[in-house]
Amino acid sequence: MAAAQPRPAPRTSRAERTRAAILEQAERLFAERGFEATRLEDVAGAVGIRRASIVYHFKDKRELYDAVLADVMSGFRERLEAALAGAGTLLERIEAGVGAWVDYVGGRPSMARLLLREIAGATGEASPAVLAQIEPFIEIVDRFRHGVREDPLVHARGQDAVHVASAIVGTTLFFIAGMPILVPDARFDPLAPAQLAAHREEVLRITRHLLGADEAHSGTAQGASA
Amino acid sequence: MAAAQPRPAPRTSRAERTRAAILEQAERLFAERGFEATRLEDVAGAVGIRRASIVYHFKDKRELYDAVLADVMSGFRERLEAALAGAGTLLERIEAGVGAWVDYVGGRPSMARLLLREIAGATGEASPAVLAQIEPFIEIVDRFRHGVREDPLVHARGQDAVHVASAIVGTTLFFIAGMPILVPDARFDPLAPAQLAAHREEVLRITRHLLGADEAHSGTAQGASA
DNA sequence: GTCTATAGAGAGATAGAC
DNA sequence: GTCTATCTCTCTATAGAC
Repeated sequence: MAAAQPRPAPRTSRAERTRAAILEQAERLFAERGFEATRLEDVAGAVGIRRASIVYHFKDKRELYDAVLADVMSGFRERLEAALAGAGTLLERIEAGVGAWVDYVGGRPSMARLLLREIAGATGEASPAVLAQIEPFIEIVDRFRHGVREDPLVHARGQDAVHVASAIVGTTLFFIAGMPILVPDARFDPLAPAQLAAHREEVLRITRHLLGADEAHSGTAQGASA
Repeated sequence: MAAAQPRPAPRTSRAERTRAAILEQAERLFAERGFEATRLEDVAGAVGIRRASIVYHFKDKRELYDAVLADVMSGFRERLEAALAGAGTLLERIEAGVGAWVDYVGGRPSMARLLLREIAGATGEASPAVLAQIEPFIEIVDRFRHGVREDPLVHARGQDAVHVASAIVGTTLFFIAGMPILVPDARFDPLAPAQLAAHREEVLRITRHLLGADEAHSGTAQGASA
């Protein structure tokens, strides 16, 4: 009898589980320390295996890093596409996309740190692997850039879509990763649901403002009361 | 005769000039590549000296990095304090401070990259050296946080000063360092005077909006025409 | 699949000549 | 002050046993 067996019919093989665990710990460590400062030794230790075992699943350190980045970015891309493809006016879909962005980063703060590092290092041309991760998002921005110009609900003041995206992305990245620096004395946690909700509202407000859609049109327009 | 001498009476000694050159190149390389990935060999090469000579001026790699950070941060702190201490209403002084921020980072983009990396690595407690660089700015934010609440020109909606600061800092950091990623096909240069000016206006607009001082009060209130 | 053991390269730090 | 030469340590990657 296959009695006292925790996982009677595991959907995932042992290798798949190990691989996932490596990805998880590598994501955390690459995010916190950066590519160069992260030791494969530490990743292995966090997983509970030996360093050499990592190499069985990922050819080398760079391939592991690229896999981490691809995992994080593709996860977000799915959510973003879903949000943007939903029903509603252009403005409402953009707002849904912004919400998806804030929620995703809030639930996976490693992404914020990984992106911050990629941005900091983005001098000259990026590596092909990194570029491949960014391209889909450039395409998305481009797609909306045209729609915005002709939408009656928004009347952007010469604001380019990339400028708006820049404000949205930058504000959230700094909020998630940087706030603890600005409020060090505190037990301030930007990842707490209440804080995240407040931040999402703030980013949505900025978005509407920059798109020239300040009042009305904003789905569940909350009153500006304290 | 002390003829054909390029520098008749150099204000700075040779050591001082070498030290300054090391700082300059180290700032650039630390910003572009990060602390771990930067080789003292490369810094020395960029300066035109040998690696061992760096050690004469700076005890070790970490001390060099701390000196770079202190140099960048103290430079900005001076400008910021000057702007905030100027004449005018609270709102005008805050706007002057925001302008000083954008101008400083625009003229010294290394600061953006260094800050992005520090933020990304800001898990848990920062090193004493780094913390010492940040404290003055926390103090400045705190100072204004109270003033804002009571100022008749601004009526912030429960917006905390740190949230506003977060949006300002994040937006500019991403604009300076990250835009070239989002607009890769182009010869887009965020450091060009026209781009910087547009960005400054955008950040000021966000600032006023978040402070609840949208219309009027805004010094040279430009019309919202395309 | 995961391990032990080792090879090999690279970089920071130090000693001492000039 | 700046150099050459060297020491030492750490980390990646590989080979091969289990």
